[in-house]
Amino acid sequence: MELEQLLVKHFGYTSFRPGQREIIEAILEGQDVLALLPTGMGKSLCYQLTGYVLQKPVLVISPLLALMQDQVEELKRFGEKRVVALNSFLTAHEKRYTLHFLEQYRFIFTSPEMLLQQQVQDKLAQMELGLIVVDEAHCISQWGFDFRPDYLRIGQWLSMEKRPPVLALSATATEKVMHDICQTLSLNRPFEFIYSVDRPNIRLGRMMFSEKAEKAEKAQWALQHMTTSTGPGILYVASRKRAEQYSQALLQAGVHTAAYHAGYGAEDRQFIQQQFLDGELDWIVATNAFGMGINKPDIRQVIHETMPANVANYMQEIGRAGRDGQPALAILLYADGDEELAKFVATNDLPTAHHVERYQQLQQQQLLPSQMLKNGEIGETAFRVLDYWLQQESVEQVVQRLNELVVEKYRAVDEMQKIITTKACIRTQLLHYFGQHLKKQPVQCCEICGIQYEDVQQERRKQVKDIAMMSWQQRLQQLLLGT
DNA sequence: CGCAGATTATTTACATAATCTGCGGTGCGGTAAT
Repeated sequence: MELEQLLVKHFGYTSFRPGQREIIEAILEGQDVLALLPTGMGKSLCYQLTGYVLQKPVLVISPLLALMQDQVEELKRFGEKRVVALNSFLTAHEKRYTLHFLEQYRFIFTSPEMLLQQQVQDKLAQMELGLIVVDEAHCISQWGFDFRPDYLRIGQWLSMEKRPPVLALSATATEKVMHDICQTLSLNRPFEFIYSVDRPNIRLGRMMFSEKAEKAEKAQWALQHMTTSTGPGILYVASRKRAEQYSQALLQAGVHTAAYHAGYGAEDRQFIQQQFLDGELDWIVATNAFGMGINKPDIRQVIHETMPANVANYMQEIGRAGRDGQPALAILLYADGDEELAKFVATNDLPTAHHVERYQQLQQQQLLPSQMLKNGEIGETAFRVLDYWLQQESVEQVVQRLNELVVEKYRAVDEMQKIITTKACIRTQLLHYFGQHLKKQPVQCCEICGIQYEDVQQERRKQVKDIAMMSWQQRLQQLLLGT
């Protein structure tokens, strides 16, 4: 059957979107593929349709449980029954059952951590997969080195002698991220489909604040702006506490708001996310926990209260605005010295040379290094990362690698800072960072080229504003200035 | 690193300044404790 016929039969679409056909054909020819497509451009279809042609199971490695559940539901809506999420939502019994009949599923979603369990590996070794998909593949680079090392172990697993094609999917990737993906997954001369990362309908705004006045002025500006402009929007903040403070202040001003961060349980997060998707919230105030897998077309604004840790994150985060193609606005609030906090947060949880030494010392005494965890000498994440690297490399190499990671994180922050503080066109610089060129400059481009904010100014809040103004300013002072 | 709030020191207070302490992002899986 022709691809078009399958497309209609299984998904009810009559034509492909840009890239889909090329990507699917490359996979069917047995090629590895690296595909960078903006969210909402039908990334999932690239492996979904392929699954029907191949008649062999498709394994999809996904970074978030919630994302897997969404994908499974989506396929079920299209009438597919042979689809499963192999993850910790399953009870022990369900997991055993699923594993036993794993080859009978057409689409298998799982996490890197689950994939690498021995029982799963054993089962997969007996199976013949048709395709391995790494969804949100930038996670390899973003998380693999210092947060979820199993993302790097996927690569080792993939270096098995006989493997099906690998499809790495992401929305945006810098050249470094692309390099990390290809390197880690040892993609074999992959077919690359790279869609422009430029989003011409998103204006790139930036507000500068002096260091001294930062706290007060920035918060005042942000709250003033959010209470008088159109949502729906996301305010990205650097800490959970600040997310709470801003959402409180906004609620005081009568704005429909919720905070979102990893401090909430899965249920709360799901609920808040759904409210936002349903249009019940004007603003969501979030840490970088929020966003992956969110495909809300009408987000009008994304504001950064402090700079993201790197350009890739910035691009991912602002890219959540204006998916519908209508004008949208991204504003980054910068104050001198913000980069210090970004650097600290980015490197704070890394294991140190001292940890390496201690680990080694315990090993030499025939003791379990994991007692560092129990003693509270090291965090869980740092321990896992340390454990991973010491399995790979010598002590000297690990110490050096950890130093390099810090340097790399600092450099990433510096690059972000440079792009938003220099006097050159922000859009041009961003695209250049992604190895691309600006083909046509939008009329409303960036802060440097000159943009207008007027269209987001909101009428209907005006009555609310006068009444609420005093109370939110007082509230703000309480919360942020402690006076 | 930098900030805020708590604690301590001092020229023993209806007080102030110095110092200390805690806090600051992202998720998986499976186990222990409730």
